[in-house]
Amino acid sequence: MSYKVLIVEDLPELLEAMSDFYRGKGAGLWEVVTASDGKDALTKVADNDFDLMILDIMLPGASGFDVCKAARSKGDCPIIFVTALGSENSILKGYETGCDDYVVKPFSLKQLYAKSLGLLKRSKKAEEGDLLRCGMITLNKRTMIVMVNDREVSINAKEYFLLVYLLENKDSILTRRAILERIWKDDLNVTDRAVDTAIRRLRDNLGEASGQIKTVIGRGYRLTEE
Amino acid sequence: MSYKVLIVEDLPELLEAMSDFYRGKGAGLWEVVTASDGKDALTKVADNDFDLMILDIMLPGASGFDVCKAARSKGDCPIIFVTALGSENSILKGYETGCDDYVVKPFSLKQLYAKSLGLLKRSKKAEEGDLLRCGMITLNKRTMIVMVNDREVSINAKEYFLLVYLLENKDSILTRRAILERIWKDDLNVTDRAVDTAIRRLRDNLGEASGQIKTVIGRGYRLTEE
DNA sequence: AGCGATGTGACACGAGTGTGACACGGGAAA
DNA sequence: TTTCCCGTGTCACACTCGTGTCACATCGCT
Repeated sequence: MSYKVLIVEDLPELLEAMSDFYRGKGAGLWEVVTASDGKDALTKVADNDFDLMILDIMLPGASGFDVCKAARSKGDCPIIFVTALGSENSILKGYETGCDDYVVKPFSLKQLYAKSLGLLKRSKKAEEGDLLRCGMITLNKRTMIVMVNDREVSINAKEYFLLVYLLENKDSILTRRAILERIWKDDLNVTDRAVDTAIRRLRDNLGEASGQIKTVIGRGYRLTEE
Repeated sequence: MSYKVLIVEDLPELLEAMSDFYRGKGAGLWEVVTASDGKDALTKVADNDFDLMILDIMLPGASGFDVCKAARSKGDCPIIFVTALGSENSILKGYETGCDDYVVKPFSLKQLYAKSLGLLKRSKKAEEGDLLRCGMITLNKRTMIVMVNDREVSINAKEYFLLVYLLENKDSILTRRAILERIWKDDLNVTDRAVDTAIRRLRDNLGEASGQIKTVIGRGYRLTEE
């Protein structure tokens, strides 16, 4: 089994150094595809399924961000940005666009490679664990991590289990009674309104995705893709 | 056991100072091989297996980069570049070529030596066993050595296995139950609170890195890069 | 408009966790 | 063997923080 990596970099020497490094590791562990300008990169992203991408940001043709966006709309393979020293804004923008990690020039190939392996392992794990998705919400039952638009949000225990219940029954209307029985289990001597409060706090923490929890008056709540 | 170091430098006085310095350290800790021009260096790289190389960039015959490349194609021993003041471009190119560290002339021999030891230790560790890293924490599963910011810390058995578990699942929230089943295995007749205590003692021993272990109330613990 | 249902803020209680101290037990040193 | 020490689990206490409830505002349906 080998991993397919796309390396995009316009400096010929650096591109060669990087691709040589990856090709040299393991016995054919990596299948390396390279591109030296944005247009070329976009074509290759469209035509292939990569396990990992390493993108320079400053590129002729199209920026690394554009390539990243194109890749994200297709799948969610891990992406590492390569950025020039001191361009913190780029890093920030990179994270917003949805990159997973970055290295700052000058960087050591070893360091880049270590990050590659790390990301790869993590994405493998994410595949294995059962993901619950709905609209902008992603919940990983194995890691118990909740993401909204690829940004992690922190929620409390009750809210977490409530969200799991909602996700497992998305589009269904869940009555307060049903929620109480599922989440509160043992101590059912709480008011129906406790559910309201839990829902409220969940909404608060979900931020932009709060609208996905709809109130169905007289019956309960339901989670939608909005 | 001794380490084999190649020092390449065309200034005779400096070359002598460096090699004397390394030879004087420890009782035969270093086996020093020297070269004063690129061609000589290339030959010696081809004929030997070094544990460390110190390369001047400006050389008659062939540049330090060429020597570095030759060395890289052969193995991956740590390399330190020696560069003249102000030539940042060289540094950049150095990292791209795959050097691990550099010093700028004029430099103190002590400083160079410190970097040497650091690199050596790191590369030794890296090749010996699988390293687990997260933030300032580095754990070597083979030697069972735990480092925080390159300083070794001593921890007990339970804490060690707990830390391994955390590192192998970094960013995941691990419930007390999961931890109990993994670490305590056989005798599950211990309280959940035993986990708390283990976590506390691990935190104590991790010192400055203690903050990387986050408490997730109602669910468990998780290790982050902070 | 009127009334029930839901959202929102504040507050208090209690579960969950950090921390120090202690006890038990096994292994090392004498 | 005895003695001591270190590792580890448990308990008690303090404190933080999650969470349910209440009161009031707002919304939505009839």
